[in-house]
Amino acid sequence: MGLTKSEIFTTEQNQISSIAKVFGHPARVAILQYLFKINSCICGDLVEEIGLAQPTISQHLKELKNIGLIKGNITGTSICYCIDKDNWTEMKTTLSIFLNQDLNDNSNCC
Amino acid sequence: MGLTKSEIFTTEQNQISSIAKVFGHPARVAILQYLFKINSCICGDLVEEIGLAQPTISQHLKELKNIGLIKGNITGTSICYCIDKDNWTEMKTTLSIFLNQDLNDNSNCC
DNA sequence: ATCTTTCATCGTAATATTGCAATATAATAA
DNA sequence: TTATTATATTGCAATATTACGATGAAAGAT
Repeated sequence: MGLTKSEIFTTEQNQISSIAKVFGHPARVAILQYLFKINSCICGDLVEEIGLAQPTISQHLKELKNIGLIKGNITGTSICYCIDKDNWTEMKTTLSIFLNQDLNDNSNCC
Repeated sequence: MGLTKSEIFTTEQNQISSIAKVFGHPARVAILQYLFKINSCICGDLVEEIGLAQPTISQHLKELKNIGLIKGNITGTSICYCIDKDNWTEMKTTLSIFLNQDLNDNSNCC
């Protein structure tokens, strides 16, 4: 069906998977890494840096912006993108709780 | 096209996005959370706990197993699943490096 | 040997994602 | 006003994902 049954999951589970989904494409990982390295850049820089067509990069930027991980600032004809610090930190906290769950001794099983 | 151009990205970028992709569905997040809580369980437990059909759960378990985050052990007619500790730790390291990149001061932009 | 239980696999329908060409929009430059 | 530049949006084709019914396989129970 291709349609996730979100309603049967907790808010936390949906939140975690939504964030992870955005990280689930190498282009978006590359964009974020570049933004960390370069601090801020415009769409055209990413098109050159990454090597995907402009509409494709624009689409990935939109998804990153939708979930709040980056923000854009209009400066003339171009748009300056950068990491949204506060939201990045918040996202890290959410993921950390999930990733750092305590693991009981499961040597009796696998 | 629906086809990711993996070849234009670094191994690290593809690795990070592959892991994140697996976390990108609430059912798989729920399965992992349950395994952390319960230590180990069989497929049928997850079908009841989560409320998706058995083939669907089985499919999600397969993806988690493929990337190495869980492992299964045949015990009679059922299969005991649990977190793969070593791989979970390794995965956490990979994600941590990405999530904890240093953020320069970007107050000049956004 | 036959039934039951448990899980995987197959096949398929519905929806989502990825990527890009073409086009639209919006600000600046000439 | 008419380019030019930079990005967003639209439309579409190809592929991927999600979900489940039907079926298969394998171990244990009767």
